[in-house]
Amino acid sequence: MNQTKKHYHHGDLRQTLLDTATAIISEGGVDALSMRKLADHVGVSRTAPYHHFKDKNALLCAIAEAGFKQHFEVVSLLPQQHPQLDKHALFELYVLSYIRFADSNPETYDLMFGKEIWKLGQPSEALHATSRQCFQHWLEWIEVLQTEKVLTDQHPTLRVAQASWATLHGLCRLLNDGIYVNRDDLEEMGKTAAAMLLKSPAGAD
Amino acid sequence: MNQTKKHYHHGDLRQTLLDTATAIISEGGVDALSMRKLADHVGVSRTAPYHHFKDKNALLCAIAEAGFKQHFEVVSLLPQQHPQLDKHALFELYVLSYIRFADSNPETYDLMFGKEIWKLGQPSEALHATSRQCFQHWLEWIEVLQTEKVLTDQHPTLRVAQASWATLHGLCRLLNDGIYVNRDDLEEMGKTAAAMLLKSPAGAD
DNA sequence: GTAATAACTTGACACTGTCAAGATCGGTAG
DNA sequence: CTACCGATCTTGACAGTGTCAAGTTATTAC
Repeated sequence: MNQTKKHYHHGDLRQTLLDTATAIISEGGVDALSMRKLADHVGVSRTAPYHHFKDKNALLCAIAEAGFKQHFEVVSLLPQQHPQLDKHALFELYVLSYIRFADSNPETYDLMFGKEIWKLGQPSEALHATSRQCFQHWLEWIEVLQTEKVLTDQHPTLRVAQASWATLHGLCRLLNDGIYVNRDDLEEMGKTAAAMLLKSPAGAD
Repeated sequence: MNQTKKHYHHGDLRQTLLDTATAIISEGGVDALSMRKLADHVGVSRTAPYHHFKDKNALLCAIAEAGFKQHFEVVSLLPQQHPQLDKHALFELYVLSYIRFADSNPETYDLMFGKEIWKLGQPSEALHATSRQCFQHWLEWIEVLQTEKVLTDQHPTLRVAQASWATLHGLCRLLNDGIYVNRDDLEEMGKTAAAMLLKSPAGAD
């Protein structure tokens, strides 16, 4: 009765809730997560979680935030991990990494960019900050690609960043939401998208 | 007591349900629609709707289907309505029309392309057919643009269609889901996206 | 007119999120 | 060591959800 047993005080409930909730969501989607089942699964009463998260929205925000951090870690390391690639190839890799993340963590992705939080619920301050940081990173990188003439510089950096991100996001959603079903085509779709966004190399016509 | 009164048989319940449900959704989103409130609003008992729609999913499918038809009507008429435009401009118009539709009917758009139906529920046969027709139309048009050298022909038509559609869809979702909030930038974002997807006109570099 | 059937209602069940009030424990002040 | 306090957890309750089963009523077919 030393650990994970029936103490009145769980001791580490907050983190346990986060972990279990993430697991449930990864397995069955956001809709598979109910506060009650979560509590049940962890072995506490229905309302115990409310002492660690204001409400369900707060829990979801915390999970989404972790997702952003994980995602940021992956993409922000790409350039220094592949110094041999030229900018075109690096952009493609970026695109593919993004898509792969969404594909391997579909439910987390849903939470990170879903209306559940951003429209219906309200994103926590922390979530706002973390996601902003991700977009900021993307924005800076787009700017670099513009000065290197790999992306168009005929339009403002912000617009190019929004439009290109929208492409990635759109691909992910179409697959994630079950509209496109052929996940096998994923890579090829990503490559096509990357190629279309990039300025055609001089003389490609 | 001849019309819209308290007959035991409503007489036109199916259509009334569709209309009312569409109205409720347009106003407060899919989540604002509950079978019980809908029935209440129409003035019938909780389970009356179930005699006209197998379940909530079936109702949503019917609404989504109507959305596809409405959307198809708009975009399929564009070419003949604007014969003076060149292909570049027409593509941009197409993009803008798509975005405007999603912007003016955000909740319907949600339903048409949301996981509510496609992933969690199951799309009706009719919905499948209608949406397929829409994509088919898009596909054929992309093919034309490829042969006219306005879009890249370095990649298969299907891939180009998927990638370009994903861009539109991504933009719509980012705005629709509350991730981008500046709806004023909508048109400009659409134009930037269109420009990036199109092959740069010869000599633009 | 009677029988079949379509349309509708009431009752019930198992869920959901979350509030209010009470129980129990761990740590600290005296 | 004791008394208390606040953090933590529990039980009870409420209003809401989708939908099934069984009963009621009106319309239609013969």
